This record gives sequence, structure tokens and C-alpha cells, in this order.
Amino acid sequence: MKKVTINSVASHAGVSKKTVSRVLNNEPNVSAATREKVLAVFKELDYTPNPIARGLAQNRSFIIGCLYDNPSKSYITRVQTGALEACKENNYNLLIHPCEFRGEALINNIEQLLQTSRLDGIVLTPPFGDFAELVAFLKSKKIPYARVASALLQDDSISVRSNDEQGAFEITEHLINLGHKSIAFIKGHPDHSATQQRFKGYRRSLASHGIEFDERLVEEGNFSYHSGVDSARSILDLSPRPTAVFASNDYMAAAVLKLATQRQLKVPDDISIAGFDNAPIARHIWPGLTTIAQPVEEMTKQAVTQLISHIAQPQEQPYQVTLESRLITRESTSAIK
Amino acid sequence: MKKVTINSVASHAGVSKKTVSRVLNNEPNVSAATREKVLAVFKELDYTPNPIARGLAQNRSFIIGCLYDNPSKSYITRVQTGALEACKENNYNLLIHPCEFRGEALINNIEQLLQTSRLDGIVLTPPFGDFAELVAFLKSKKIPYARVASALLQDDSISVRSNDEQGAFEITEHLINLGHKSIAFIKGHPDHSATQQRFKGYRRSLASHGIEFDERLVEEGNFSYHSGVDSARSILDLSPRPTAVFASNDYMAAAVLKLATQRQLKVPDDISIAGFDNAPIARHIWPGLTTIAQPVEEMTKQAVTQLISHIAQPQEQPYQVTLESRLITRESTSAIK
DNA sequence: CTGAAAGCGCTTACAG
DNA sequence: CTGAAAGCGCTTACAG
Repeated sequence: MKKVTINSVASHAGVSKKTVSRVLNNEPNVSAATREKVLAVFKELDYTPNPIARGLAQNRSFIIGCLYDNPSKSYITRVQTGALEACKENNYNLLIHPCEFRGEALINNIEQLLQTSRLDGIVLTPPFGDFAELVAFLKSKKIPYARVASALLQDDSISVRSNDEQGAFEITEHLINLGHKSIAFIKGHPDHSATQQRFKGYRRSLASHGIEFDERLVEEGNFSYHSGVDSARSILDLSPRPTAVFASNDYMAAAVLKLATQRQLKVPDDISIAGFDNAPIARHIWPGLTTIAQPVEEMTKQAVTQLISHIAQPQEQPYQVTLESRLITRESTSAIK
Repeated sequence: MKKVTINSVASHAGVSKKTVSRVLNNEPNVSAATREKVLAVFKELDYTPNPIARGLAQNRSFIIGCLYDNPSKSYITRVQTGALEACKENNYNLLIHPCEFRGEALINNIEQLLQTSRLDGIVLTPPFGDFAELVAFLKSKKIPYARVASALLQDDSISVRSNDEQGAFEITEHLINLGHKSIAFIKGHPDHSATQQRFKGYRRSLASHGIEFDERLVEEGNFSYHSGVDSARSILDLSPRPTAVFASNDYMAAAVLKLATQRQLKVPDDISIAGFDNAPIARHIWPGLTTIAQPVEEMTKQAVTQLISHIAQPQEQPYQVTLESRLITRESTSAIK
């Protein structure tokens, strides 16, 4: 069985392949009769255009690459969901590329990626949007990119983020307003710019209430559940024990909750626990976690939408947006007794 | 700035483009001197071959598509992890394509996908591997595919599954051996073949112990957490209340656990709860869930590895494998009092 | 409204 | 060991 190409269709229909190309792309300037004839031959021969050939001629692939390296699986899932929505609306497809390396190895890895698949653009999810080396590399290769949840930059790139500092401030305010003064804090992954932002918000809230910052209440996590367990152990061993814990994401908060419960502590009566992200786990456990809802899907969707429109029209304005996050109170926090 | 192609390299190096192509692909029959000269020009010009052009000439894209439609996000994450490992080892890339439609719309959706991106092969994850229409369509389009966690078939396709029936049998045995006789069961999504298999295993275990099957103890779920909440409500309202619940996946089991805890029931003292999959949530909650560890990553990795080798050498044997699953006991199940 | 020619950037098959 | 020619299946730019 011979492969059916634009040429077979053209000869079957008795027209030039340019005309076939016209009906394929819904271009004007084709008589209704010709169009129908060609359409009929499409059906008859069961013709599907070859996207690679189209790609070569147009120099594009209609594929966006999504880079990530994130210990929180649910965060990745949400990123993908948003990216996929944007792709779907624009007839693009999404290629996913986790990569665990930093520095030199990372650049080689991306170079390899670009050598095996042509990508029209790349979404950089945390922490990649903050890797200056990588961003410079993409610029030098003239690969369009968009940054999600990265630090603000005064450049011309596409960037969508949410206000981590403000979110952390608000959730700390919530705890302080409940009467808590001894509030432990678990940091996120050091490479993520959100980590510093959330820490800042926590400190700003403490300061605004005249509560002295206490270093002993701060633990270094990395956004993984496992790191939350380790941090929780240290925190619960403190004496006096803090009356509340604010973990930089919900996975780590869930770990604190589990460990506290195992140790026969009542949450929130004995200790209040707050997270960040509003990941699914925040409502899948009991008590449900008080947290900050971050619009991860929406951030990524906007970033990819802008990226795609930038690919089509590179002269557009840079798009830099900061979305709002909001406090969600559940059962894991309560007034101090 | 002119784009640098194989032609610019060839003229710079003073050789034919065929020779450039040879060093690009590490082919033999190039003198060391020539090779080095060309390599030097690569660096000098910062040349990167165009994957689309290569793809057109070779008629391949080095991209595998992953189809899914699964209410369990962690399952998808695990599927992706396995698929990505296989792709990485073979210099392939992974394109993800969730699709929510059935029947006619589904086929159109896939046709559209194949029209925008050329895929060298497709992995069908549950429930797609069991959709006869889709499988027939891919066959007619001559798109290589591999099926993950689908029903056994006497055909020539690549298929990797695990033994759901046996897993469900074993976990039910575990409960019965702990003294439970009234064991509620929450079914999975009706479109997934695993749903029937797990139900069968549950019934086989009951039967082998002479415990009469009771329809009132069976709820229809769909693998989502939400469906688990609904099922849990019905089950906990039964009187007499069953002493154990076996949910067809961990999300639904987690929902039962949360609802039971909210209702002041002690797990496992008042009621034992078991899940299936060994999803992350099974160990992120307290008490941890007794469950069946299913090698989702490994299944997918094997399927994609076979798919890629089948793409390279289509004459190979069909690969149909059933992997083992194993019981993991945690704190959510205990002997009846 | 329609088409012939050239080109996208590679590889394949063949010749020397 | 090296290269000239043809081809992969489309689109772009131009001409009529």
C-alpha cells in the first residue's frame, strides 16, 4: 500500500498540489467545486497531512516543552493541567521534560532536548525560571520561553507569578489573630524563589505585631513530604513546643500533621498547622489544612497562552503579571486556648 | 544573522553536506582529519541540526504520545515517570495527551492529535487500552501502540499489566485472616478493566472462605477521591456497620478514612480500611493505608521500551507481560475485636 | 481562481 | 574515504 501524500491527492483530484494545500489550510481563492472535489479525495484516500513536512516548510513544530524539577508531584500535575489547556485552545501539543541537573549538565541536557525535538517554545516552571544561565542559553538559541512563578525581573520576558510574600503574610496574620505567638516555620527548597518570598511574608507579619523572630523555630525543608517529616520531628521536640506551625507547602504541612497525630497531639487543639498551595492533599486529610490557594493552573495557562501568541507575533509587549492568592481556612488551625 | 544549516557547515568546512551528515550521525568512513575539521566548524558556527528536517527525511519524530483519562492524578504521575524513563534511555521525548471523550469524539480527537504532531508511537493507559474502537483506529493508521494495565488480549500488541485479580484476592484474604467477615467493597471506574478484576478477586476470596457475598456492601466509585466520599457515606450508614472496607484504590480509601475519622470512629479499632495502588497518599496520612503495591512505573516503562524497540524493528515478537503486585500492611487494618 | 518552481534542512541510495 | 543527485511532504513567493 502506497503512502498517501499531497501528491497522490493532487493527481487523484486532477489539481495542483498547491490547490490541495489551499483547501488543507482553509485558504480562500478556491472555487467551491474544486474544494469539494479535493475534500472528497481526502476521504476516499483517507489522507492525513504529514505534520513533520508542514513543520519543516513552516519552520515550526506546534510543540511547547514544559521543563520542571519539583519535589511536589501535585504541583507538576497542576502545571501540566494549565499548560495543556493553553495548548489545546491553540492546537499546540505539550512535551514534558523533567530534568534533575543543575549548571553545566542542565544546559547540555536542554541542548540535547532541542536536538531531538524542535520546540516552538519552552515553559520554565520553578525553579528553572530563576536560573540565569538557562535563561541566557535559551535567549542565545533564540528559543521563546515563558516563566512561571519566578522572581520578578525587569526584562522583556513573559512571566506569570503569584504573590508569595503576601500569601505568607496573610496566613501568618491568620495565626497571630488566633492568638498564636510561637509559630514555627518550615522553609521550602532553597533553589525556589518562592522560598525566600514566603519566609519574608512570615517575618513581615511577625514584625508588624511586634513578635520577635526566633531562629530556633525555623526549619529547612525542600517542599517534599519527606523533608516535612524531618522538620516536624525537630519542631515537635522543641520545648516549649510552638503552638502553631506554618509549612511552606501542603505536603510538608501534611507531614507535620501526621507526625503530630502519631504523637497523640490533637490538631488544632494542641497545635495549629497551616500549609501553602491548596494542593489536593490539603482537603484529603483530616483535619483539613488551612492554606493559601495559589492559582497554579491559571498562572501556567496564562504563561503558555502568552508564549504561543508571542511565537506567532514576536513584536508584542512583554507580559508580566502577578496573580492573587487567597487564604482558605479549614480545620487545622484554631484559636489558642 | 543567517541560520546555520548543514549547508553552511559544509561550505565552511570545505566538504560535502553528506560528509557533514556522516559526522553528525557518527557514521564510519570519515577520515579522522575530516571529522575533526567538521567538528571544529560545528563549534565555530554553533551548529545544531534541525530535528524536523531529520524527521522528514527519516520519517520519524522520536516522540511518543501518552494518552490518559484518569481521575487519579497520582496514577498519571506514576505513568509519566515510567514512560519518561524509557524515553530518556532511548533518546525519545514524551508528549502528553489527556482526553476526556469517548466514542466518535475520541477518535476525532486522536486524529487531530496525529495531524498536529507526528508520533512514532502511542502508549495507551487505562482505560484506553480496552477501547476496541481506538485500538482498531490506530491499527488502521499503522501507528504503533502499547497497552498498559489493560485486559489480556490474544492479539499481537504490546501489553504490560499487573495481576489485579490476584492483588484484590490477597488483600481480601488479609482482612479475612484478621477475622473480618463483613467487608464492604468500593468499585472503581466502570470503564477500567481493573475494576472488574479487583471485584473478582474480592469475591473469589470471600467464596474461598465460605463468606456469602452481600450486594448491599458494594458501592460504585470511579477512582476519584470524591466518589470515595459518597461511597463512604453509604457504607458508614449501614447497620450493622461493616467491620472493614476495601476500596479499589487509595484515593477512595483515604476518603473513607477521613469520613470515618470525622465521625469519631477509630481506625483500625472500629473499622479497618484497605486500598489499592500504594499511591503516595497511602503513606502520607495517619493511620497509613494497608494496600496493594502495583508497579505502575515499571509497567509503563516496560511498555514504552518495547514500543520503541518495536518501532525500530517491527518484526519482533509481541510482548505481553503480567507483573506481580504485593501486599503492604500499614496501620489502617487490624484484627477484629 | 489556479499552478510551476523553488525551497525548508536533512538522509538515502548510489557511484566513484 | 567522499560526493552529486534525488527525495522526504509540505509551504512560500511569484506569475498568470
